Amino acid sequence: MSAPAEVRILVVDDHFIVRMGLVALINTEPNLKVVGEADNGEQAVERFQSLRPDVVLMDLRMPGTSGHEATRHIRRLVTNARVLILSAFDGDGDIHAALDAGAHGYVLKNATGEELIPAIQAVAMGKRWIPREVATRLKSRNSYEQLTAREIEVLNELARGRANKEIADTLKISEYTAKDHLKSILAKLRVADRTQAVTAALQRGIIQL
Amino acid sequence: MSAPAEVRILVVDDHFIVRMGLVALINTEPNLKVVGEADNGEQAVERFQSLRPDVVLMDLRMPGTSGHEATRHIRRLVTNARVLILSAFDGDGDIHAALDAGAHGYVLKNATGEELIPAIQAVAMGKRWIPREVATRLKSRNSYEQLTAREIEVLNELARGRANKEIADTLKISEYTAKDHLKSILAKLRVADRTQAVTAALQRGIIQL
DNA sequence: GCCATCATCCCTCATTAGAGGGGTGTCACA
DNA sequence: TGTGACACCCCTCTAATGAGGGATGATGGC
Repeated sequence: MSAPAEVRILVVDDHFIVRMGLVALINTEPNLKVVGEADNGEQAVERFQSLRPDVVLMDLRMPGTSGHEATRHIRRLVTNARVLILSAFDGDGDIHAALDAGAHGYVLKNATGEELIPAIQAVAMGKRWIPREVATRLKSRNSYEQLTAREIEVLNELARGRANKEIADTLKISEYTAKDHLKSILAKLRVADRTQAVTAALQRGIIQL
Repeated sequence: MSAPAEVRILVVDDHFIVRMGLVALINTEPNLKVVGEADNGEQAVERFQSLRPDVVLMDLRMPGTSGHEATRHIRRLVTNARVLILSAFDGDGDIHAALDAGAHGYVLKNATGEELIPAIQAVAMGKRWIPREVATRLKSRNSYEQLTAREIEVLNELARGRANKEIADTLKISEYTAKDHLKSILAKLRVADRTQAVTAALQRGIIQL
């Protein structure tokens, strides 16, 4: 795979200011060009279909359809679509979910131009791009066990401050089972109680408020 | 107070991309000019002293010295210094703390250029600028009682997953007192348990993770 | 001087949470 | 045809939690 003479880029972020910054930065590079913008996940998918950019620069956390979902959707539409995630968060849940969704790279929002431009160029050529600090996160994550879908459901109820009995009711299971899921959550996240479970899960990007 | 022929602006944000966007946006206005940038609170205070800008565009949540502290510091240096807060968060704790620190305005980061430019112009003229959505937050906040300094200390311990006994030890008070503070926190935030207290406090910007 | 607020301490008591065990059925995969 | 992972259910027991009281000293405004 070689670099196209001109790399056409779709910028996706819910913040106008961030899009403005990305456009300004990208347009300083002769072979990079922003061909479109989107401020949410659905719009990103639409614009991708009509514009067919070479690279999508995608924010993760957005109101409505998240960057994860949009990335997954785009990759389903075009198998070799190239998505570079640009996220403010270095929680390993976010990172892993993004790579799972089929992103080619993950760059933190505090990146400078010197870090971001090479990332775009690399992804445009079909390469993967994971900065060292992000890769470290990925490794550290492996030392934590993966939560099951059911456990994440329980975790979300925990974050809403639900008691075990209430969780049992909403999930239509017995309180015993709810407590069982909680037990494995505590064990997997290596924390002592439900409050720590919630803050740990927030920090790792497993759940959002 | 009238608008200076040229408004000199100091841009403070820990994200390079955001600063880039702000500079790009501001430089489209003939009478606005970015004269300096800072990526943290201490640097903001330094640059303010050496550059003496007409307006400081300040991010709130930054590693190290926060925007609140930097704003307070700058206002102590120059009584009529003009600070416009630019924050991604609409938690009422953040908003109130910013205005307490002496900020002239508060604009959300999802603001477009049409919203941000008038805000800068207004603050440059010494006016206050609070968008309607932010003002609504402020009002709704008044329906919640103010937490005391000690309660916020306890809240921070809660967020770290500390048990009542541990909180009592670190704050060097009896467990009874720790429980008392917890009781008033629950009452003031109108929640039922410690986990809800933590998530509510996070959402309202009273504490950060 | 008085009243309000805050921080502190104390006690009781019902409920919840968390740790420890036991077990069943299902489904995939080797 | 095991074997492992998962979701589910059940029981016990201790410690933690939260609600309800009562109480003191310091501080600061009015």
